[in-house]
Amino acid sequence: MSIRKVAARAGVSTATVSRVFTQPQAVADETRRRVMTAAEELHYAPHPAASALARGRTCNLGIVVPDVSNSFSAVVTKAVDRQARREGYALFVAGSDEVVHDEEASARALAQQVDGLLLVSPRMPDDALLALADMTPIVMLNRLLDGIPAVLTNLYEATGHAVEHLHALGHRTVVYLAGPDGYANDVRLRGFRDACSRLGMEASELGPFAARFQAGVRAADLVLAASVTAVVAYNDEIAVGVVNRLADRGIGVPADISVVGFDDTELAEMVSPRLTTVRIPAAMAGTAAVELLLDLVRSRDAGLRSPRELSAELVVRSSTGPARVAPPTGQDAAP
Amino acid sequence: MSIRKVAARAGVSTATVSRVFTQPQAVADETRRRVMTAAEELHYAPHPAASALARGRTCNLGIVVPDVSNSFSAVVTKAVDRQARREGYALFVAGSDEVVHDEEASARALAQQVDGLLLVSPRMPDDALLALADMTPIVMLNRLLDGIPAVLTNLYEATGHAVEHLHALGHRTVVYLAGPDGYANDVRLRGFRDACSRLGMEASELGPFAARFQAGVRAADLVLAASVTAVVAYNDEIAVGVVNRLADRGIGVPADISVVGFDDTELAEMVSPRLTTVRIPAAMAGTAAVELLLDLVRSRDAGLRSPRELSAELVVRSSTGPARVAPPTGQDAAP
DNA sequence: ACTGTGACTGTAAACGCTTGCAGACTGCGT
DNA sequence: ACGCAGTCTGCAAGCGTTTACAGTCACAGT
Repeated sequence: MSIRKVAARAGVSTATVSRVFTQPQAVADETRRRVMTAAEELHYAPHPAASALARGRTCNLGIVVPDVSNSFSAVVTKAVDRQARREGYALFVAGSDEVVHDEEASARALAQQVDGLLLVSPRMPDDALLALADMTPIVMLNRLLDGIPAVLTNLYEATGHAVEHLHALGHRTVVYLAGPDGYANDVRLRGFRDACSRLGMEASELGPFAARFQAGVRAADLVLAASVTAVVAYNDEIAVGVVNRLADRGIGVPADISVVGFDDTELAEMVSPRLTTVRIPAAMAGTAAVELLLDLVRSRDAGLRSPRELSAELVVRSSTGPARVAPPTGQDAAP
Repeated sequence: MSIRKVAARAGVSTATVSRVFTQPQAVADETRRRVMTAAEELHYAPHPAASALARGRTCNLGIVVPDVSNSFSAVVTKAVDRQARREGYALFVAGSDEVVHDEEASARALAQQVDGLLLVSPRMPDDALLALADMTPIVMLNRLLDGIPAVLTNLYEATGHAVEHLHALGHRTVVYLAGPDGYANDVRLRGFRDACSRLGMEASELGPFAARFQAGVRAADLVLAASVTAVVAYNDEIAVGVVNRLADRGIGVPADISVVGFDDTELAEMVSPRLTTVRIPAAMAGTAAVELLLDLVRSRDAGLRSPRELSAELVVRSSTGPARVAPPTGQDAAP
């Protein structure tokens, strides 16, 4: 099963066999055919590790995400996987479980055996990122750092639209439920604050919460205590958690409180009321990231470009509606 | 950054450096320390491809799943990732998007650069699986084939429990919404049929449907046309799709129709009514699969064991309730 | 006839690490 | 004093490819 056997059987040198697999046009038709049949008869396939060693590239890409089972990460990963395979690369995946130390360790480990690395919402410190970037080409999703290419989603405007939407519905008090610290949260928060102050809305903030359903459930009671008529949640999962808990406490959405999420995951369409949410083109981001990364891999210059920005948009569904006259409180809740 | 530089700086041979990293106890303390400091000063880390080539093992595992972004796959993948990393392996992930050809191609591609491969609900033909098993150790999830180790979930009983549950609630006509063909669907179907005939229930079947929300939405109308009072869906996503569409048509769940799902994904708790579903221990399955696989990797004998079976259980929530006297039909639907 | 050109092919030196084997040394028992 | 076992270490031959370089050959141009 080694190249030598094939060479022997085809009556050529190993170099020729190698060329048949790496630059077929450089070898005479007749020879190529002989080699191919020999290879097939022996079920030969080039050994990736040997090839990687000799060429200095692995034809592998890596992605590290905060949480493999999170819907947003999963969609990104899926798109990345597709695009990577399409380009002839296999994909390593590592989840950090939101733990900075694991994230860095995973990234470093992968860095050695990939041609490029994709970091989704990395939480590690700047210098760790720069150190990584020295080892292998990297591109980031949802993080901004000078000198490292990234694809970002421009949430600022869409977040503003969400707030405007609430304002237009008569809401005047609104709370933002923060997610894990990081770029993604910052940009939402900035958009939220600016829009609120521009519109003269009373804005408050709670959190940070883990980007999960249960955290949203917990958040709901804090929301009620905060006397607001509207909630902007870090992501759909938190938003759905809030809605669920509010329903359990007899608070109607959107009758009593309006709720907005982020991401527009599949979930948003599945729950009732269907979730008003800011759509983030996750799949597109994944695809774009791979393209950017491969540009980098193939020639080290692409990093100079400014980060690629994708735009988000508010998707209005049924979890937002006209504000009640007075904000509901725990007292409204059914027993 | 190669082993030679480190060896030179530490004043030892490359063999010693290598040993420091692979069998530290075989090298004298003093020497080991010298090597370690030299390595650190040079930021040295062993080159994985070179090591893989020399040792014949990569310390990589691979998993191929039908759909990376599917919640069930994602949970399995997450568990596998955790466990693999814990054991010192990195993980390749490939999604087949449910197309057999891609599945096989991905699997073959990965097979060459991993020490072992995990196939989740593989759809490729038996002989393709056996061919793969010849290339590298593999273990399957949700598929049974003589000679290939697998971890399965014993859904037969739990499916029976689901049907019994419906029967006890007074349901006499029930439809099963089939998922994609394969082991997973077969075992549900078998459990469903047997339980229905045992209990004397009128059983029908629809499908197959893709294992997705939208397919469930589509299925709902077929369900209504089928005049049943209860539905057992292939998975939670389909179930939720059904519930949603029924709600849109003014049919209450569980007031008019009861719905049971499979998997107990996070989704089941997030929707309303909360979904009655058969819990499949996805994370546990992933972990178990990795352990089985690593047994295989470390000594080729573990394959002889019979498949490891995990047990599933019915989780009763709010999407099932007492049967109406007569099954609802499209006529009941609100305009 | 001779040279230059192009198209193929082969030779052999990497790529960076692992490991069987053997040598060097130490300390011990006799 | 000698041999033996045990502990470390180094030598060097791989592991399976790739690729720079050089060689061969056919053919066209002069």
